[in-house]
Order: sequence, then structure tokens, then C-alpha cells
Amino acid sequence: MQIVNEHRRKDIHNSDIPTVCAACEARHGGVCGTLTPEQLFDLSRHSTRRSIEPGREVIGQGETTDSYANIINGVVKLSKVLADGRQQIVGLQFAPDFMGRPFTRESALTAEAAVDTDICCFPRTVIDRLVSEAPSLEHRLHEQALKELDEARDWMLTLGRKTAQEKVASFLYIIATHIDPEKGTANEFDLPLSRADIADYLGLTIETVSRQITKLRKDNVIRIENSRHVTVPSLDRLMHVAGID
Amino acid sequence: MQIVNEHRRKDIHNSDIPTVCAACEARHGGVCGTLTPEQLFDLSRHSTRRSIEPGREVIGQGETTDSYANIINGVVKLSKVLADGRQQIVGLQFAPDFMGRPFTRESALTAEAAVDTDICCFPRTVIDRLVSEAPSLEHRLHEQALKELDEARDWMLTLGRKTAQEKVASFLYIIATHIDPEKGTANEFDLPLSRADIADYLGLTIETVSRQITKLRKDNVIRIENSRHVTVPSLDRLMHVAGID
DNA sequence: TCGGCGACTTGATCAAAATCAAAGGCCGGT
DNA sequence: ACCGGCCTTTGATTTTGATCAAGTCGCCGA
Repeated sequence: MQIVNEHRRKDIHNSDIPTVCAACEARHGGVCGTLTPEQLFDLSRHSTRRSIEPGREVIGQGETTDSYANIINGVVKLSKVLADGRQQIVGLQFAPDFMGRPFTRESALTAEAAVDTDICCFPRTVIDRLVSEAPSLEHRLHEQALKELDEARDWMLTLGRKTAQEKVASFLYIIATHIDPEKGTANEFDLPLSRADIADYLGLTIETVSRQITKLRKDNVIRIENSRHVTVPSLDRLMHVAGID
Repeated sequence: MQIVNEHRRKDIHNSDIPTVCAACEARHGGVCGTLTPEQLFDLSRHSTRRSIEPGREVIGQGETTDSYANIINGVVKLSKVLADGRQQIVGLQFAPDFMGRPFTRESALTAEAAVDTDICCFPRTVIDRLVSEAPSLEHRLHEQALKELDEARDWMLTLGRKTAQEKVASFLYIIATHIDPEKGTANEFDLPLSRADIADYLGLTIETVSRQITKLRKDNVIRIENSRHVTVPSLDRLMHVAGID
């Protein structure tokens, strides 16, 4: 795991404070936006940039989390496992999401990079201190929590009540609308998840996922190259198949 | 829907400020605890007590929500429906939970009483004002959101990866541990949900729920009277069947 | 007391997805 | 280029839970 820590380096060479965190800020418009220049400086002095290759675990279920992080680019899987190994992905985080569970040190889930991912880490102690100083930062974290709650509940409807076909279409819709934070919806993209991951996200088996993707392809809802590159000719059509009104 | 508004009445007769909201506070130890006496007085002047009979909708999906509420007693179902009527309960709220979605007026879900339920409502405008004045209130709301997020993600594992048998046992476990906020876990209780509701919570059909309950009864994991009253001889055994380690 | 209705249970059959099994295809390394 | 491994696809069969279809139970009102 490569540690870049470009903030600290930059900070040493000059003290152009407001732009210290600019590399992150420009791309994830996230936590930093709510802070004063002084707080931003404080935060940036302690932040470290990390690159994570796919499959590498960021935080394990039950482990102690010592940091928060902004996702600069890439995709992170949040998952839970049953004692016998059955696994469920309970959330996907895309840039510019903020990762981390405030007010608890024990992680109830595992966070793992799905593709090559860059994150900007902040020590828990620093964020916690800033939160107590700046209500606007807590507000920001609160909104992130509410967003994740809405997404989790939407996904519960998918898990509990949709057919395999609708589940796979719903997954593709999620990816199309989240993979590129710049432009809202992409009609062509690379899947950030393997078939096994998709199965764990949808509560299905690999085989069922594969068969449903094949069916979507044969029905001309999507096109696929190299099993990872997807083209969606009509998002409306995909949404319709996904059961999204 | 009966409107009691005991706070306002009490307020008129005397101004013993810190105990104005005591009827609620004592039982849900919730939002009120974080406020100053002045803020509490402010809030209590606007709060109204409502009794809701089972099946009555509190807030409809897509409707505008004008209030927040504390649940005094009872159980509220939060659900989502697909265009064709398929339904999924995405959360249950027990006393002393706080209900309401901060920072948005559109409700993405339907809230409905599952049994006779009393709630204490606060107008959105008042809570929103207090939140901006008192960071501790936002903190309290933030914690509630994180708790609901954790519960939602736990339930996603149940929906996506557990068998019908494990789902039903998981449901019974949830009820046993939440139905009575006083004592932590009840080994005897009335189910607050009909078989149809349980099915919608578990992503199953009524028939499957019924069969699995029968099986749990035959396996002596639970005893049932009148189809609603449940006795759990051994919580460990129930947890084991539920796949909870 | 007798219907009658709604909620629940039970049984028979069906279908969707899981499981078991065997190829393909792609990629990196030799 | 060839091999080996992993990921993915496809096929055959089984299983789980859904669907269809009767009942049963409890309760309320006539």
C-alpha cells in the first residue's frame, strides 16, 4: 500500500493554506468545504493519500478504525459476512463519498476496494476534534449518513422484492449513475465489480447473475465487451427493466 | 385520530418548564434531553400528542412531511412500494425512537402504525430552528440516523443471504429485543405485526412465513398462542436458528 | 346461536433461482 | 506461442420458496 502524503510535503514547501487540500477538495467537494482555512490547514497536515489495489481490505469487520477517509477515485465495497461465510455487500461508495463511522471505534463491516482506489485519510482524533469545534462538519457527516440510509433502504426493496432480472438491471443502473461523479449518468462504463461481487451485492449466485446479464444482452438492453465493459443504449429501458418507475 | 396535546394544556396551567415535556422525556429519553430548559419550553409549547390506530398512515411515500415525532409507545412500520404493488418494510421503529427525515420535505417512504401507537409530534419548523441553534440536537439526530443505518445494513444481510427459516427467526429476535424498551430482551411478547407485515419485512410470502413459524413451533424454538403471543424458551437457541453468531 | 369475514394454516403444484458440473475465454508468465 | 489459472458462461438437475387452492380458527354482529 503506497503512501503518498502529498499534503504534508506540499505543506512543508510552502504555506499557501487554502489550497493545501485542493487536490482532494477539487475532486470530492466533500468534508473540507465546511471548514475554516485554519481547520483545513490543521486537517491537511495530518492527512495521507493512499492508493489501494482491488481486493485489499481497508477496514475489517470487528477491527478498530483509526481513521476516516475521502474517496478520491475508485469504488469501495462495504460488506458483512455470516459465520458460515455467506456474504452480503451492504453498500458501495464512490468518489467523492466520505468513509468512516463516527462515534464508534468498532467497525461493524468490512471495507474493501473493488478497483484501484485512491483515498485521503484523516486520523480519527483530528476529525473528532474538528467535529466538536465546527458544527458544520457534523452537519456534513450527518447528511452523508442520511444519504447512505436512503440508499440502504432503496436497496432493501431491491433485495427483498425484486426478481433476479430486476436486481441485475438495478445494479447496472446504480453503476451507470454513480461511476462517474463528474457527468451524472454514463451510458458506457466498466463494471467495477466481478460477477462474484455483483452476486454478493444482489443476494444471488454468480451463475444467476451471469445468466441475467446474458439475457439483458440478448434483449438488447445492454451491450457487453470483455465481460466488464457495458454500454446502455437507453437508460429508460434499463430503468423499466429494473422496476424503477 | 385523537389529538391530546397535553403539553400545551399543561403549559397553560403552570410553567414548571423543565418538566413540561416530562411525560415524553421519562419514556423516550430522546431528543429532549439535549436541550436547554428554554428550548424545551419552546418545543413543548408546539408539541402535540397523537394516538394512532394500527394501519393508519402517518406519512405517505412522496408526501410532504411537516413534522417530526417521538414514539411514546407502539411500533411504526417504514415501507416502500414498487409501482406494481410489491411492498417492502425497510424499518421498524419502536419507542423511544425519533421519527422524521431531517433536511428534506419529501418523504421517500410510508410510515404506518403497526399497533396502537402514541407519538409526540413537533412541527418541522420548530425542530429545524432548534437544530440550527443547538449543535447537541443535531448530534442526537445524527446518532439516530447512524443507528438506523446500522440496522438497515444488518437487515440487508438477512434479506440477501438468509433462508426463510433464518429470516423468521431473525425477525422474532428483533422483536424480542426491541418490543419492550424497559427490560432489554423479552422472552414472551405479542407480535406487533400481522403475517402479511412479517412477510413484507422479510421479503417472503404469507404462506412461507406461516410455515416457518409452524416449523419453529414444532422444533420447540418458540411457543405460540392465538397466533400472536410468542414465548421464547431460549434466546440462544433462537439466535442460533437465526444465524446470529 | 348462527353466520360471515378476515387472518392464519395447510396441502398440492409450479417456477425461479441454487446447486452441481463442465466448458470457454482471457491474461500473465514462461 | 503455449500453458495454467481464474473468471465467466452455459447446461442439467435439484431445491427453496411462490403460487394456487382449500380449509380452520377466532371474533363480531345479527
